[in-house]
Amino acid sequence: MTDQTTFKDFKKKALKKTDVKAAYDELAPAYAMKRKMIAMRKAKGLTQTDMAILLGTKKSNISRLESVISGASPRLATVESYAQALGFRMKIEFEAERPKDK
Amino acid sequence: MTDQTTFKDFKKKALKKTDVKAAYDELAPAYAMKRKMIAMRKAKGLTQTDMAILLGTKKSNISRLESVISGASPRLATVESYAQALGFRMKIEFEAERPKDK
DNA sequence: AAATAAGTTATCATAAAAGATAACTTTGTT
DNA sequence: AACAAAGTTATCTTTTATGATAACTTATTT
Repeated sequence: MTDQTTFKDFKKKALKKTDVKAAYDELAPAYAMKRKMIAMRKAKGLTQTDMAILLGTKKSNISRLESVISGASPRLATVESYAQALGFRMKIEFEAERPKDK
Repeated sequence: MTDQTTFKDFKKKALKKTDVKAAYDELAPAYAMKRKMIAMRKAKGLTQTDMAILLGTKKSNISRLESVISGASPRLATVESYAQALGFRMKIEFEAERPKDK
């Protein structure tokens, strides 16, 4: 049954990829932010468990927070404390949208 | 009773000011963001009622969202749709904290 | 390849934000 | 001064994020 297992895995990963892509296009700003967050954490050599301890929560919650797929929109305070725990300051900018060119 | 009224008003405003100051120091990033949001709205010549209609909500909620004093931390999605309704894109940045100099 | 660590996912409980309505205050206009 | 428009505040309801626990998958290490 090695074939089946392989196919199952393939399908699983394909779907995963599709979801990620959809989220990417739809939720671009949030996606970019989460990528940055993960990058910051890894740059400091910390695991999700480490972060959980720093923030006084559990690793599962960190995973969810960093998750791109989850449609959830975190609170500003949550992102801010995450950043601060890593020695970063959060900054929110607004840039004028380029007029959608046809 | 003109004196009492005056004093009451004075006290009221004094407290208000204190609260604002505290919020300012404590929640600096959120404060800066809200100031920007209000500025963007006014730049487009819109009232809170206008925004409420654009976002499908009520003016009281817009007031609360823009309120500096409210300790509340909005969701990213909320700020994002507010910005988008005004033709802006939200951008989250993280900058390394300067080592607290003593 | 077993064992351990890291990360994910699901579910439930709790806290907090957002929606609605209404009464109020401040600002602006005539 | 009277009126209207804009903004605020309080309260309640509904929705959603967050916390906690546990079972699971994926990656690392020995």
